[in-house]
Amino acid sequence: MAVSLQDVADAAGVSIATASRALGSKGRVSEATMRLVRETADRLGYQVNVLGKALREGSDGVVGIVVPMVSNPFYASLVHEFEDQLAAFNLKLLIADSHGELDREIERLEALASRRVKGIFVVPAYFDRSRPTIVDVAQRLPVVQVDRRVEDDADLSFVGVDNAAGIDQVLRHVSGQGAETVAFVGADNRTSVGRERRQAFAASAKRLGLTVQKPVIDRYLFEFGLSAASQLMRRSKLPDAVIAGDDLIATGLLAGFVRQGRSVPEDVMITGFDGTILADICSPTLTTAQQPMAKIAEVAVNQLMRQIDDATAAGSHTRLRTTLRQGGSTGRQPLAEASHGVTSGSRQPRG
Amino acid sequence: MAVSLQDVADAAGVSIATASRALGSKGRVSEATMRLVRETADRLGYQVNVLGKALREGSDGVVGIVVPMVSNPFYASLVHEFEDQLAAFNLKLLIADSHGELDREIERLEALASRRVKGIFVVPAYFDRSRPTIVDVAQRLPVVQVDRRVEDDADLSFVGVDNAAGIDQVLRHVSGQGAETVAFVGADNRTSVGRERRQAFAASAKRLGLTVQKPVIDRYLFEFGLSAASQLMRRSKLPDAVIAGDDLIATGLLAGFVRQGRSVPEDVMITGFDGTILADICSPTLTTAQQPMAKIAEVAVNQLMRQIDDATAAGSHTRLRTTLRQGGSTGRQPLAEASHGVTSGSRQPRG
DNA sequence: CTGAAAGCGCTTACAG
DNA sequence: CTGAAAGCGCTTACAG
Repeated sequence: MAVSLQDVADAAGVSIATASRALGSKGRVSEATMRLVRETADRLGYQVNVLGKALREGSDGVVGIVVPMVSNPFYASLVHEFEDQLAAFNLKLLIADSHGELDREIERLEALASRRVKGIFVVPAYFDRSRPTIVDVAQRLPVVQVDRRVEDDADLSFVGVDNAAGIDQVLRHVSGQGAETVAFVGADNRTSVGRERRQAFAASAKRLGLTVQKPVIDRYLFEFGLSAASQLMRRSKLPDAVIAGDDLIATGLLAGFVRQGRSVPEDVMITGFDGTILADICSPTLTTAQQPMAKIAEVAVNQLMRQIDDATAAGSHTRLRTTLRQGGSTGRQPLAEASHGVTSGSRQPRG
Repeated sequence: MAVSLQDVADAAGVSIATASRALGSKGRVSEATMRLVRETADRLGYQVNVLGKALREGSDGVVGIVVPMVSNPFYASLVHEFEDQLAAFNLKLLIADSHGELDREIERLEALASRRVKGIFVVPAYFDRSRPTIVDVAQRLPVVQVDRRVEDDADLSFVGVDNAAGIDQVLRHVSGQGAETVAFVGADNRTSVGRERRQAFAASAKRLGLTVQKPVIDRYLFEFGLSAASQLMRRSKLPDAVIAGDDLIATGLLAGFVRQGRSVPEDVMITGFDGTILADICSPTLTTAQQPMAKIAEVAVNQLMRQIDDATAAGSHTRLRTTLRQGGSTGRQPLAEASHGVTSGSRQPRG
């Protein structure tokens, strides 16, 4: 078996208490014993058993995150940034995938709670149905909602972007590019993000005096964008610009139009939302509302730490700003030089 | 504080031992006590403290995975599949990101080992330099290498694809499409995958009687593909087909060529490797060697379970097959209908 | 500065 | 079937 603290203490000829102190930072130990114990520990290859330590201290250094689907590039980037930020606090990240399904989400949240993680980040699957479990879990341990929120969440924390402002950015942009008729292709009211972006589109288009076509609504899937393109092409007139609910839908729309012989942006402009690597990869590149992934993770982690340190800390809601990331899908073809990894959030090594 | 087993036992008027038996599945308890205890537990909202259980049993239900970068779509999909497979065994997944850096990889592996996870999946950052730590950790707990391996790993387990066969598939395909001159754009010898695909290219091209241009070698990055396209265009003659080391490089090449006015596949064919969502999103869509992500996860998880159940289980090496996934980048434009989510590994909800 | 002891929450032989 | 007790590995008041 692995060597325990007791083994080290025995080998060093001190008590387990002294060994613990010598290895930890708390409590005073003489220089000599400290050196002795540490050397012995090294020699024996001792590694603290986090489980024992965790039981004693009430929790281990683990934080959980529940996302709808890790394989979605947006959430993959987010997870990446969270892992990074948490490492600075010496915290590990337990990942759970809800598949966007309520049952799985509940199961995952309960599992994380019962293993006494220090806290949980959650991207709620539903605006309404996800609420009960999240509220329940939040009473037992620190919880911070990320990207999406549930209804009546004044007591809960949340970190995400200002979706209304983001939609307004892309809409203003296409308007400036000459678009007069616009259509929204996005997701349903199941999630807060779906609601917010859809409502923002209606409000913002009105404000800008744009003519609005009937929206096409379903889910955040590449395949949906593809079929939405077909639906739009069956209409008597294609809008000048299509505002997509996220990059996945936008790239689906792009592929759909191009495959059926339409040109983007000449026949129709397209914008996305999120600023994932997908926006770089399609051609033309995608104009999109860039989310500050690293910043979201940073703010969320800091908020969680606050709640961990102070269980009575009030919930806080933070809305960060998206930035307009221009691509070829709305007219301006980027120079080949200018596009070298300038805007994309994180690099993507893999070898 | 949370309610403990002791609280439940007290409330039910039984000993903690009986309470434990009533709630667990081991040991015999009378129907009546069992019902009583369970009702009491429910009433009090009791949830087992996994930490106490873990300390007693030597390990908690957590498995770790160390990947070079979660935000790479290939690894994001892999993580997704692993999370799925592990859920069937009631195991949680702790995710660690090495950034492809040795120091971070070592740090993450040691951290996972010291917290007594049940086992570790690792995608080694280096073919040579990653070996010592992985071998060391593998002596302490079950380890399965995924996607990439280290040198001299006869004792270690590995699950990945047959890279030579995969490269041969795409090469045969472009040859069948009329390509005579080909070039490889891939990654260096730092990783096993980099080595294998590069060598496979040379061997396979020779076998097929193709003329080979000097390869361009760097890292698995979209940006590298972009610059590699520029490099290739500076040559006196563009090859008929460029075989990329992965989808990221392939999409970079594609974007690079298109931005500089070349047509794909008319001027040059391109193939990728992995079969990520990226292959669907670019246009033309990418012909690529599709990795069976779900199968990789399944085999790897089963192997790890075997090693967990039997510490003396021999290491096993499994090479799965890639399948040729045809896209427009090598000539055949897919029909719009045919492309509705047919080949892409997993769907990508997000809302 | 150092040691003996308690206790975090749980499970499982060991008796009865 | 049920209970008392030991022990997983650790840290930290409490004495000395």
